[in-house]
Amino acid sequence: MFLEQSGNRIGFGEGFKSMTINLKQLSKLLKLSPTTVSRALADYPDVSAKTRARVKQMAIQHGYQPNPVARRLQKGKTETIGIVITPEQNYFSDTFFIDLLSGISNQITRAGYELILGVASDEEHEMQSMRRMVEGKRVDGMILTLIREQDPRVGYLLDRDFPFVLYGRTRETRPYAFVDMDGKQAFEKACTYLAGLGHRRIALLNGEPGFMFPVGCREGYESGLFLSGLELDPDLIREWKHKDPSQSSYRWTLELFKNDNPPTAILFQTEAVNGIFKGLDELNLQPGKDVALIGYDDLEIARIHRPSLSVLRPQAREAGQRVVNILLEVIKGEDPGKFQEIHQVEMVIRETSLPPS
Amino acid sequence: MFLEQSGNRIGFGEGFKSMTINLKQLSKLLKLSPTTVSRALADYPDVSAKTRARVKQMAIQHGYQPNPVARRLQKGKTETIGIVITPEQNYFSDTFFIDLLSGISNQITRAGYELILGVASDEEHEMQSMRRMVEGKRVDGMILTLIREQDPRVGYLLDRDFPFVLYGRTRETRPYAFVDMDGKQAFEKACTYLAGLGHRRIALLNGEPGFMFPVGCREGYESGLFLSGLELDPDLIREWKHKDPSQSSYRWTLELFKNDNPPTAILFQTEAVNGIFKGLDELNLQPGKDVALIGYDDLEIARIHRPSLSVLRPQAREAGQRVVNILLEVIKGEDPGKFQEIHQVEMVIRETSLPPS
DNA sequence: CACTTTTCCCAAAACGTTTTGGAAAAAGGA
DNA sequence: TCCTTTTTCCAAAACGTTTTGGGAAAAGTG
Repeated sequence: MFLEQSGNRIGFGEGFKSMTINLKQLSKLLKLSPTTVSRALADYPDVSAKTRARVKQMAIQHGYQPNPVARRLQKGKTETIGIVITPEQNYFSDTFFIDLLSGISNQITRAGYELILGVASDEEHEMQSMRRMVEGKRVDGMILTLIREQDPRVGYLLDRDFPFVLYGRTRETRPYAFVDMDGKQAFEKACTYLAGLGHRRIALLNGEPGFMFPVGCREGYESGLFLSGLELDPDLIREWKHKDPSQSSYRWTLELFKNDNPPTAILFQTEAVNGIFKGLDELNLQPGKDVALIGYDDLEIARIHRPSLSVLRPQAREAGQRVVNILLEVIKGEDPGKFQEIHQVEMVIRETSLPPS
Repeated sequence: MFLEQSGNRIGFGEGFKSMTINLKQLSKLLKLSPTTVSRALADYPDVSAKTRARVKQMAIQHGYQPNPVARRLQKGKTETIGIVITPEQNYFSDTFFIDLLSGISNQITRAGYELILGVASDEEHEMQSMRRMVEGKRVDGMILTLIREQDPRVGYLLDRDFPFVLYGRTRETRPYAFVDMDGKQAFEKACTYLAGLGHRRIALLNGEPGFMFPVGCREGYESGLFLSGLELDPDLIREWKHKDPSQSSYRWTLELFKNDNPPTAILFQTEAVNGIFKGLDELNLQPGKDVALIGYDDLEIARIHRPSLSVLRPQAREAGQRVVNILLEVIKGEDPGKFQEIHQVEMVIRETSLPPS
């Protein structure tokens, strides 16, 4: 079936032949004005139930879908939100990040929005990619991850009142919206748990300084020690690098056990577990038996390793969904300061959290 | 500096206050028509060098950037390309995929295009997400990864003449554009290399059947055996599952060595290496010493493990860039059949590819 | 019946670009 | 000088929606 239509330019004889119908064509078919058809589909009350039904039926029959580009122009919204990832900082190989992204994508699609992705190689390109999205009017809002203690992105967006939500937190006095995992509470919980088992020398292999997450981890660790009546020993704290988690954590593990009074337990981010296993292996220490281990993030390796790894498990997918829902509210004009969520993290006890031998 | 402008609706007193200038305002500032300004910026020859310079200078000064939504509507192009990933199939945790994505994103940005990302939980949602992009006129072209032997996405896109490029190949007689790694040649190379070292029992721990990549791996493996004058022993071939690479490859490793005449070398995808290490450890076999190993993909674990893992290294970033460049050509109307690239894969010899002991 | 209210529909404008099809001015040619 | 060509600019249309501001017809109301 073919529709003759004046204003309908047929393609150049190459490329994608659009077989889709547009509003004008649909309205002609229905012998109605484009206005009425548009309003019928949008469920405005000023179109009778009968014609509304007729319009919808015909729309479905012809597979009509409003052209999103035209809609965006008219509405003055891009119906798009942006995110920039920086693989160099390793973030990405974490399955937790995939869960986060999955939750984000899910909610975005449900809202009829689009997710555009930037991949940046470093901090500078990260900013550059974000600016392109914001200043190029390509998105209505931004999602930020892997937040630093001093994060220029947050200041940038606050300065121009551009909607955004952080997955994480930063040091910034102005109010902003965020969804964060309670790393502090998680590490406190893990630390007191280990202390409760009788561990007296608990080490922390923390993430890279400069980022916000390790700050909470350390606070929780210190608070856990305090609550358990244990002394803080700076010798038991080490920090690995994002650029190569395994290598650096391997080195720090060896160093940790050079101590006269070595730890009997280690808290860390699961991302660094390969280096720890390697180090312990080299020292002839059995994970779980000679040294108790609790990691943050329930990666695949934690489940399949023997002994299986006790972990702190953040609900990344749920967090991703919240981030999007909040961002949509902020885009609507809600006060970002109202949306500051800290999500609890559960602890999963497996085989590497035994009492000291 | 403030511009009074009739058609310029100031926001509702909430949300993002756009401080950006548009074409009409800019042209008024220059005392020129919007036409001329637009054409000056686009380097049309029918605007004098002098005014062109004046326009460009003013545009930079005011940070003018054409509204992409308006441009898309007029041009009839979305300037956007789509990709759908399916984390369930594990694909994602591979750093190689990040490299691919990085190359893709890079070229897309350079072309002034946008990358929109879909995250699907399974095959059905994958198709659904793609259809939303295509039928909703949200993208000009699609990039497909993780290709199956019979891949409904390819038929779908070919049927409606929609531009797309595969990273990989499928069984399809109609011509289509793809960039693929030469898995066959890679595995053949690795296999003959091991045979050259004196290995006579070489096993293949292959990817999941149904996908196209393992087909080439197996072909290369068989061809490598043949060229080396070795018999094919079906007992030395196993297939692991995408859903949990470690667990399944661990099982198959154990099974492989139940054989009366066990292998002295294993070819596999590096993704599965944790399971293999675990299996070998349990069997008291030392990787590299008792069993030679060559993996496909140069993941971090391959470099940091001791002994370090010999690998086949695909250039994912370069491939991603090619995929985009080709897709842009196809979108322009070039014949997709012209773009069928098979990229060579280099072999990196490290410590796990010694002669049999 | 005359008047008001409600129901239902639509023409026109707007969103911000790019493209089309000239037209005026300047330059060149005889 | 007069005609032709080139240079330089622009008004109007178009892309496909949604929103604005009515207006005609139908339904109540007294």
